[in-house]
Amino acid sequence: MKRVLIVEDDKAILRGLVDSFKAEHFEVETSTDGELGYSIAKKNKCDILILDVMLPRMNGFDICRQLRSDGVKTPILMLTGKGEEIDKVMGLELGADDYLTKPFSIKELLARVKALLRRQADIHTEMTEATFGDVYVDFKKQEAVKGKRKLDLTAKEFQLLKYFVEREGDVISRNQLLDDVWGYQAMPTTRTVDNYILSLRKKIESSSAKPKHLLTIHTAGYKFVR
Amino acid sequence: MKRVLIVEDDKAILRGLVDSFKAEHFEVETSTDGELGYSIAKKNKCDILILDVMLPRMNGFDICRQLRSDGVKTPILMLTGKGEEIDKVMGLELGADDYLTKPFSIKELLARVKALLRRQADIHTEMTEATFGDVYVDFKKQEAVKGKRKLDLTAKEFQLLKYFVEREGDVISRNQLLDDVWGYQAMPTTRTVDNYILSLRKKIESSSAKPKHLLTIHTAGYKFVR
DNA sequence: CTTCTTTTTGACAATTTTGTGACAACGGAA
DNA sequence: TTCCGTTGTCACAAAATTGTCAAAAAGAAG
Repeated sequence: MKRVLIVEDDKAILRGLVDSFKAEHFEVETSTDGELGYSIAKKNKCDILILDVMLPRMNGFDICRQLRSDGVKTPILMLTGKGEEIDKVMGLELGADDYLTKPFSIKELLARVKALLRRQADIHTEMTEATFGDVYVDFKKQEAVKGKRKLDLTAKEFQLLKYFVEREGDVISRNQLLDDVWGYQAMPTTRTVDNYILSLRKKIESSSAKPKHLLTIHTAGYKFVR
Repeated sequence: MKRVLIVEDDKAILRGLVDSFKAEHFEVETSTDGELGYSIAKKNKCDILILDVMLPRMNGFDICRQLRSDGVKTPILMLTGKGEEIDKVMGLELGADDYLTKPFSIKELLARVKALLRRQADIHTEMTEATFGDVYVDFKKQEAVKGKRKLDLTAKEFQLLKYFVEREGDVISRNQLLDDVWGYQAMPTTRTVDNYILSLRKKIESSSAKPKHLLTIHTAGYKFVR
């Protein structure tokens, strides 16, 4: 059973939320106070956190930021009032995963919560090192060795390789790679991806023409196998 | 490829948007007129809809509300002028999924569009694997096995098979397949479908002449059974 | 400001997939 | 059975995608 913590000071809304989550078989924890909510969130592990922005004693933004800097990685969904600046909610500095503007539909909220949980479920354990074939990679130290020879990978090559290794076996499209590895502020051609694949292959594969690890899935993308 | 419909009457902005979306490999449809935009949105399936608020003949708010009451569930992102009331945009009655206030950055817009699409993708849980007879298919990994032999399906074959598996037991016409699997402005003839069926049968059936899973329904189409 | 490295782009060839047409085989109706 | 429209099958052409190289552009380091 999934645990949800709801921090919301409007009692009417809170009651509605609690009922809805219970109906969906969640275990529900609540707080109407910001600071208290924060300490519950920090202490008790819950699977998802619903945070109102306007709260007594400590607002939702601060709770969110604080939790993230405490290393809490629980998915957070923020509830913003109409006037509030939602732009900032999504930003990295804040660390919320989604937001909803009041008034919102409960159905939509539940849908988003489920989406977050699902995403959470296949969150990839951060890979710190990997071995495949005669290659050993340490992503933390940014070092790679093939056989007895040191490999000289660039930062982006490490990122890309890590992304693949963390998703071993899955087909990844070029566009997904551009979105996730390059990020949406850069928009290189999908051709760029091919070139990185090529150069990675030249380094980690014994024969770049007959790759054993970084495979091409024609018209779909690439996939990594150990 | 994702399809976006942009309804915006400012030609300069429109051009910028079109270029940016094309650069991101979207298929772009446009309208500068509200009423026309509405009917395009209603008729043509697109994956995401960008709506300006101020439009000739029918404003963005009304388009949005009307589409929702028509049962259209496409994600909608509204572009509001600075003075306009953003409160109303988000509300349930209206049914928009996100908004951006002019002037906005194209990058931000693209980022939000991608977020909406991703959220959308999360909502319909897609079938990720399937078993029938002695065949096992993993759509995410694009791998298929029959008995102990690996099957080598092309991307389109996977798509087609997935479409059938998700509609197990339903009779599907060739035209429906062309629309849904091949895409919106399906060029190919209905003959193409038969050929794909053939090649799928050769791969997944023990005897392509006596199919057990991909059945022909004469004059109607095909249907998949487990 | 140079020099070196990394990143991105563009061109072209190599490869794979996709679409088409011909013809045979088949199903159903008269 | 005979006929006509539908489907199965094959081989080939057209179209798209990917591999590869080299050079331009952008960044870092000195």
